[in-house]
Parts: sequence; C-alpha cells; structure tokens
Amino acid sequence: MLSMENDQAEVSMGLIANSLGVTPGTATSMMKNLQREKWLTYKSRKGVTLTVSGKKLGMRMIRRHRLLETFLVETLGLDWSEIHDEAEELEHAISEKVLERLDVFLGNPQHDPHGHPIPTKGGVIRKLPQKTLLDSALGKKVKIESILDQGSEFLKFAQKKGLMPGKMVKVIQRDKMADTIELQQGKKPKFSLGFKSAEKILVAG
Amino acid sequence: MLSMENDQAEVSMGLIANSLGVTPGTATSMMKNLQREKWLTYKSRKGVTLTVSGKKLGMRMIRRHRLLETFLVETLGLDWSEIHDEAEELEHAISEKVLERLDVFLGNPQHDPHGHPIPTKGGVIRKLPQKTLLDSALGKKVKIESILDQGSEFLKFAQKKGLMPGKMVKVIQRDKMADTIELQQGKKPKFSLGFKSAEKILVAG
DNA sequence: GTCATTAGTTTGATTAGTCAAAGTCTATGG
DNA sequence: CCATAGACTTTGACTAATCAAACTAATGAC
Repeated sequence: MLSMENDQAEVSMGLIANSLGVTPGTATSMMKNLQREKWLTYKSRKGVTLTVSGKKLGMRMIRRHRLLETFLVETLGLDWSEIHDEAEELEHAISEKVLERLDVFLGNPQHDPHGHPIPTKGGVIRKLPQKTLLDSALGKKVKIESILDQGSEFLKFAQKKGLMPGKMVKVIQRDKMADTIELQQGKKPKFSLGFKSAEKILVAG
Repeated sequence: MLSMENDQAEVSMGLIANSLGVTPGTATSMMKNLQREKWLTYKSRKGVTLTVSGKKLGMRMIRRHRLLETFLVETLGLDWSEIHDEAEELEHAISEKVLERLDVFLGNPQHDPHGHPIPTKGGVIRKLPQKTLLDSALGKKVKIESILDQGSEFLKFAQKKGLMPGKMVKVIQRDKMADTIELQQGKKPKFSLGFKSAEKILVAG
C-alpha cells in the first residue's frame, strides 16, 4: 500500500525494494512486469507511478485491508496493535462477495481502528485532516483522528497512553529545544511526546 | 482434504492428480516432496498415506475450513451452497490466533452448515453416523445429520428440497428396480430421490 | 502364460521468480 | 567541469513448479 494516500508521487525503486524485502534487481523486474500488466508506469531510474487501474486496485486493497482490520478488532476482539499483519494475509484471500457482506455486517464503518478512512466500494476515500498533534494550538482540546504508524510497537504505546482515534487531548506546551510537547487528557497526569512521535498523530479541531 | 475422514486408506495418484487438477507426473513429484517433508509416505505405484503429523495437519485444515464455512453462513449470511470455495481460499490465510477467536465468537460450533463435525483444537473429531437415507427403515422419521457432497449443484438442490442438517424426514418407500426412494417431510408433498443421491445424506435415529 | 489396457513414473523442456555481482547513470561536492 | 558515491539496472545462474511425452509396471481378459 506504498503511497496511494499521498497521491500522484513517483515512488523510488529503493523504497519498493526495501518495503517488499527484495533486492533492487528483483524490484526492477517486478515493476517491469507490473508495467506490462498496466498497473503502473515505470521510468528507468525515476521510479514508478500507478495508472488509473492501478490506483483503483490500490483503493480496493486498502478497503479490504481496513475492513478486515476493523473486523478483527470490533468483532473478534484482537488488539489493534497486532492486526496489521493478519489483515495483510487475509486481504489476498477474501473474495469481493465476502468482503461486501463483511462491510454490511460491520455496519459500513467509515474508518478502521487506527482512524484511517475506509474507501467506499466505488473507491472514494475521505481525506484525512493534515493537522498533527505537533501543529495543534496550545491549550486547545483536539480530537484524535488517526495514527499514521502501523507498527505494533508504536500502536501499543499509543494505546497505553490513551492516544486512540476518537479520544480528546490537549497540548499544554511545546518545547522546541527539548524536542517535546506536553500533553494532557482529562484529569490524567500530563506526559510528553517527542516531535517525531507527535507528528504521527493526526487531529481535528 | 482428500481422505482423512475415511481414515487410513492409501490414496491413489490418479485421484490426487485429478482433484488437484494437475498432470499425473506433477502429482508424483508433489507427493515425493511431501514425503521428504514427512507429511505422508509414498509407495511407488501404490499411493500415499498420511503420517501422524500429516493427519494432524489435515485435521487442523478441516477445522479451519469448517469453522470458516460456519462463519460465512452464520455470521455473514452466505448461501451454504457457495461457501466451499470461499473457505478454501481463506483457510490458507487465517492465522491460528484469529481462528481461535472466530471459534469463540461462533460459540464453539460442533458442526458446519453441511452437518460435518468440526474437529476440536486438539484434533478430535466426532464420528459421523454411517447410516444414510438409503439404509433408513421405511416409515420411520430420521434426522438429517450431514450432507456428503460439497458441490454447490447438489447443495442447492438439497436446500430447495429441505434436506438440510437438523431437518426431519421419513422414507416412505424404496424401489430397487426404479432406483429411487420416496421421501416425505411433515406435510409437504412427497418426492423421490435416486439411490446415488440418497447415499449422500447421512441420518441418525 | 501372454497381451492389451490402464495407471503411474521418468525425463527433458519451459517458465517464473529470485539473487549476487557486475555494470551504468546521475546528482553533487569540490 | 569532473570525479565519485550511491541508486538503479542488467546479466547470468539457480531453484521450483509444471507439463507433454516417452517409458514402465500392474491388472485383467482370454
């Protein structure tokens, strides 16, 4: 699901090789195959861009992935930090028909447990807010919309701290030199977060 | 899931090649590989028998398959005639953890929608009755336990006629020459079934 | 018993996917 | 400009899966 979200961009071969866990040579030949099959266009030494059908397929895969994640958490009660890999496996096996039934069963959810929007069957996706905890005005309560890190490490941490989609949080202080922001949720004790982590948390309001 | 149910038997290469949709040569080399990996023992020109671990794996796969079928029908409301292939795909992708959650969610069902028993996590499976509609005493009400044919053709037919696990049915007549038995369920009109089809329906009582 | 038929095995070729390593571009710092 | 480091591509080799076709064993009819 590399790129897609941040539309349009050319994706580098290095990135692809890396996130697929293959050698650069393999990545190159894979991309050539996918180009032959019209999923993307490949420019030598530039990178790769999805075609229209590639984007559609990508959206479908995102939809699958996120609906499955939602199912795993909502229905089966798995922990939101452990569902990414499970969904990854299942999304390749589930048929369109079963997926749509699942969607109905779940009540057409709008986003997955991490707060990421679920594309509609037609491939439309709600845009996420661009504001992160880092940009949030001091002293103002904001609602957490989404967590950008899929790794279970970070997700476990976020859960422990109560930084989950839907929760409210207030940025008390921002300290550029210390590279931290200080947060408070309701009456719970304050705690701080590095800039890098704060940027992974999208907020609204 | 070839054999397993009817324990112990040597399975012929022809049967394997056929049900896997590969050439006989391919079947032979597959079986040799599986033998090397200790899942079964292969005797040239005789056939193949599961090892202990092969049987265990087989049981696990049956469990997966049947739990998934149950989920597809019970939870998502798919038609029981169309679930076999869906479950076939999913059973290779679902993790042990998710499967066990699913089992709990479904309330530890004892059998799948076709009436086939679901092995326990430990690999124990309830034996099916050996009596079919064909052996059923005339005039006696019996309960349908299981349908032996996985094909959607036959299942659709069975559903239309009301021949589903749990339903009661009475054999009115058996006509050897005509190769049919005559059935009645409650007050519904009688209908008849060929011997071959009648043998696909396991009954108790 | 012999032969024909059928089932099963072997062989050799083909394809696809992968990697390591050698080769080629390209951007950039000097 | 040029040299060079790093990113990317190409090449050649290897493995695994598969098939068609040639071969071989087993079975059953006579």
